[in-house]
Amino acid sequence: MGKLDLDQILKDLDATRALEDLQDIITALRDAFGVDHMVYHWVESSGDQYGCGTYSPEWVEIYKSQNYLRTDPVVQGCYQRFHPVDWKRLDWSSRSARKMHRQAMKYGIGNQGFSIPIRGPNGQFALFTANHNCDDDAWARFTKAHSRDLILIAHYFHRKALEFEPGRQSEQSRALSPREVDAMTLIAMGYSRAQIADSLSISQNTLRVYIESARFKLGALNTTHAVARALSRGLIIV
Amino acid sequence: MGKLDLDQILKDLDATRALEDLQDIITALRDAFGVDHMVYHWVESSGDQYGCGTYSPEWVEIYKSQNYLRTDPVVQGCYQRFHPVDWKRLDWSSRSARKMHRQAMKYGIGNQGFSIPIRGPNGQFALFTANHNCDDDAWARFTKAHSRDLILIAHYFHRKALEFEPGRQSEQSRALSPREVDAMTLIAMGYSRAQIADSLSISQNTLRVYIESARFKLGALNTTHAVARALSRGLIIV
DNA sequence: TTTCACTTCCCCTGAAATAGTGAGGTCTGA
DNA sequence: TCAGACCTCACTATTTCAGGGGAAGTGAAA
Repeated sequence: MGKLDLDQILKDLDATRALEDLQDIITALRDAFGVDHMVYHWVESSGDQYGCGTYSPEWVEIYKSQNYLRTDPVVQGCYQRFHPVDWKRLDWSSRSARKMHRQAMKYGIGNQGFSIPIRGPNGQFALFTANHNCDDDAWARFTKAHSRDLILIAHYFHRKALEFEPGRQSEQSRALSPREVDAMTLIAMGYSRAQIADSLSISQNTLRVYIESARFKLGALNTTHAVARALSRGLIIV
Repeated sequence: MGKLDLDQILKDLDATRALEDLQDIITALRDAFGVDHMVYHWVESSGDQYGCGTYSPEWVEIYKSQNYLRTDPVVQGCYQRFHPVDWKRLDWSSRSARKMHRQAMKYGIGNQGFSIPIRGPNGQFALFTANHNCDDDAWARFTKAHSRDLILIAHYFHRKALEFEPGRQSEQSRALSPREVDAMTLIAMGYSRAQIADSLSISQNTLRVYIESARFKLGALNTTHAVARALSRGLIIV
């Protein structure tokens, strides 16, 4: 493992001007950190994904086609946590998780992993992962030595991905009005229309108008969809 | 400005064992960075807020009582951005924003600010801000020199605040079965029961059983509530 | 082997959500 | 000052959902 120059890495990232270049950057990062794999993976609503990294194309294809995103303990675990996660600390006990893990090993994925959850506006969620094949002690030393660098790199990496994805940003919807936020929040908390109207001291008719205008603003097909969108875009917090 | 020891700062943060100690830490951070103010501010859904920092208690009181949270360009701006924000880049044109700014100056808030948005699971949103009174050049030098350190410190600071927040972590529920995940995901995507039943190739009756068992597992009051819980617990991704 | 979770299906009724339209008022920014 | 966004309420009609039952086959785990 060569000497790491964090400044240079972040400077290179900053200077990147095209989405395609991120693939070269991440390959260089893998080499700089001396690990088997390094992957950036942006998980988007509606199953859309952007990723780049050094996993073999075959494995990426399988991951997608098997819809492993839904059961991957790394994704699940990082989605619920704030700080980086060592794969060992995740729950691999479910059948589907073990099956995926076995299959991954066949495609050259190492037994050790360290993933950094990244969150942006409107519920953006991405993962930055270092993967390697080594024993626990060596991996503990690696993560201890580099977790801070990796957090920063993940941060800058996502910033760049954000920059290159104009379409994603445009998905942001108009902000909800205060009353709409109230209504959607209470719906998400499980209250019935009657309870909410009562609690907001408005009629159920009025309440319905808020819900419908929120649904319209969010481009949602129905109320539940609107709640889901408002939640994942961070417009309401339950 | 004394020599900054990032390692020591993060180690101290890591070693913190009580919420109250964060106030001392942030005061020490202000001194270490040699700025006028440093503030951490966790914005919660129901208007609940936790904050600590070196702003004068009077200003904090006014900020809360005037409900400036809703109009503060710093909050608004950071909520829509991913990378740290220099206050100069924000839109201070609205009357309420200028009024707030004038008032803030009277309470010792400096003209320069640098705020880092922090996001956690469940739409958590917090701000970490450095504030100072100086000219633009000096501030540009400061942010250039310290933005990376501040990002990391903000990250570790929020992690600690998270740790001390009792409500969140304790909410754990049984995992959903694959079929339940399918059903809940499709509901969250806005499809109707008929479409979902069709798409999963099951009867609507069967679909309903999945929804109800998911609702039961999540301890939800109704379907929308169940979707909201599944989303905020990261059990489904839409 | 037996229990347990998961999957699949069926009946029913009353409650809730959706859709369309109209019509006042306030408040704020250009 | 004036348009536009927001908040408030009303009417009626149709469609969909929720919640209450019950039943039965599979596969895995204890």
